[in-house]
Amino acid sequence: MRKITLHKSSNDRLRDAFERELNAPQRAAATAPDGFNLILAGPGSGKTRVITYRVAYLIAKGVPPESILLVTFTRRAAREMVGRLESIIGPRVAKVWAGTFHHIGNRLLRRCAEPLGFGPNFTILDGEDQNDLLRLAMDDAGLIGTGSLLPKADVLGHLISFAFNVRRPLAELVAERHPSVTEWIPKIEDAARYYAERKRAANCMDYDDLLGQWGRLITEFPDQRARLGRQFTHILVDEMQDTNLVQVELVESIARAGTGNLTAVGDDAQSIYKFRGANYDNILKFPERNPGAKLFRLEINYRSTPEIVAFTNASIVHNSSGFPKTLVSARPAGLRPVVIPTADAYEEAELLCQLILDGHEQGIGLSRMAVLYRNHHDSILLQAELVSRGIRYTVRSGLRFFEQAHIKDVLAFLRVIVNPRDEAAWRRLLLLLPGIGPAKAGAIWARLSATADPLATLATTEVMSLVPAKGKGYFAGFVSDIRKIQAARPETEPAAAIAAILQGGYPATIRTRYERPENRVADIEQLGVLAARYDSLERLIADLLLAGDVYGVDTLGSDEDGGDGTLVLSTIHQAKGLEWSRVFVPRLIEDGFPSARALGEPGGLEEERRVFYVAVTRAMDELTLTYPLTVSRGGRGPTLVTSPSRFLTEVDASLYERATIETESDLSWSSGSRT
DNA sequence: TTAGTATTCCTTTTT
DNA sequence: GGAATACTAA
Repeated sequence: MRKITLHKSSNDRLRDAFERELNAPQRAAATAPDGFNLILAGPGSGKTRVITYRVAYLIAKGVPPESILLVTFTRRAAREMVGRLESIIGPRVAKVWAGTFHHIGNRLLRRCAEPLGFGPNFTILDGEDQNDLLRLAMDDAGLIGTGSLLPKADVLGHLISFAFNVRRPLAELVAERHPSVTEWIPKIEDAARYYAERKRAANCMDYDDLLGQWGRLITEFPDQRARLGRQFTHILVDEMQDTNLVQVELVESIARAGTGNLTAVGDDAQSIYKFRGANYDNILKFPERNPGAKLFRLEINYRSTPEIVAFTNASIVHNSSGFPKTLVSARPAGLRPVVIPTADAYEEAELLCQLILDGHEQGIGLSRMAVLYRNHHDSILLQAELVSRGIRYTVRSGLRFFEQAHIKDVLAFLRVIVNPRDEAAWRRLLLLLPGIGPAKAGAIWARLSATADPLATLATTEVMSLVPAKGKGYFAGFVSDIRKIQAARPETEPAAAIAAILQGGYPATIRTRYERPENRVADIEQLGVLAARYDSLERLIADLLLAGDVYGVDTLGSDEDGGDGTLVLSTIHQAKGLEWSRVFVPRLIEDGFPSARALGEPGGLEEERRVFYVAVTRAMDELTLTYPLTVSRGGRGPTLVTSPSRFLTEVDASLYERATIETESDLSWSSGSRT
């Protein structure tokens, strides 16, 4: 084996850091010997720290950074991990293969798409594009315009994806979830096949293909499998509890094909992605699947006060499955969690605002507080109240930046340049033109797709003859816009392409089609700023889809004054892995959280309880749980009396404090031990 | 065939 | 209370 001598100083610094920054169990895990390792890391136990230090340790031992594969589950976790890693190993971080499963899949597939039947310039479909193509495929299969009870494209799309991710036949899932359409199953399977064909013809991959085609590379091409095994001598998987069968097979088969070094980190109590096919057994049975695997446990919680840890332990104990564990807080005593009922959802929003302002006055910066809710929808009332009180906040749920209609339009322009066979992008662009509806768009696409160079065909008289008279002027403008975008050398200068789009007819389209057109044009200008950091259009598009952030976070240029930042509103799912000094969890009512829907599914209640566990374990110092005593369904529906969530009532009452609101007009609240 | 209007559906969570 | 869908007029 080759020996690499590190700079003495940097090696010493690292050794110091290991002594100073890690406790004994953390150090043991971070420096575990090669082989299969499973690190069970409770909330706040330094999981990210251990995984990043392990990477640093491997590099210090002489493992080349480009031989390390570090996969995480969500974009946020990936970014967090890379940032932390950079602070330890510096610029070498750029060589480590770090990112989400889909991100890594994309990178790998770019260099070997050909044998799989795709071009290296394939484009990636988001959920909406998938639905568009799938609707066409359903039409191909004769599923449109029949009896009305068939699943819609988005429902079927979800079923196809779920079937893939849990490795079960589509027919079985359809029979199980939509028993009324059993006789249509053969046609539904046809539609799924046509969908796959359309994707291939359009040289497009959806999110699942980024995993599925990667998987084919491993199973169908032994040389590629061996190559990946050689390349990635050390694999680390974060959030193992959220991986599904497909994902775990990817990493485990690469590890087995190569050196057999795989470290998985996770916490079974925080498995909250069952709806996406996450397989609980991936972490529970890791030791069985990989005999000889070493197990490490991190059970000291550095994040939360003993009171908060006691509460969270008392909650998760109601789940019967999972590794038994009891977290121990390493922090001095603090305040017990507080439970506050409010008259209704409006009062709940007012209360949250007041508590947040109180916290602010006590010197807690807004960015050190967060409101975490089960459903994105739960934040709407609160947002209105925050706006009216002038509290600065950031939403981390809902539409992602690239999912907004105008951004998708701009991406469609770029996509047809990169991949002229991208049917979904072409249709989107054509439908923007006045006088062209689905039928004409289909006819034009049929003409374009029949030729070798759709971009050149666009400008022919033959295509123009398909456009109705009143649309011809607009269409000519569109053709010349495409020419100008091409002339801007977009492949290597994406920012120039976006500038060209803004100079063409598209801004006028925005003004006639969308609300708040000026904001949308400003968004596109922002996109141009982002694009200026890229020298490859293909990478820009892939990054937007695979690493882009939620609308309004950091993609949109936020004013960075303020000093103490903004309050965070987030779904619990998006909050995973993060922490705040004060955390508020609203709307803790039965039928809300846990949701009635989840209770109907096997394992649904335990999954919901894990979601609750993730929420409450985000709090460092203070945890506030609220619920409305009444809710009204819809806008003007009847007022219903609620009951508090079982996640509150099942915990021993001595572990939290109850507070009540004193008056309705003058919102002040009292409690036994405060003030 | 398109564009505008009425109506119905459904409301997790993410890549 | 909001978007996708179905219906109707041009």
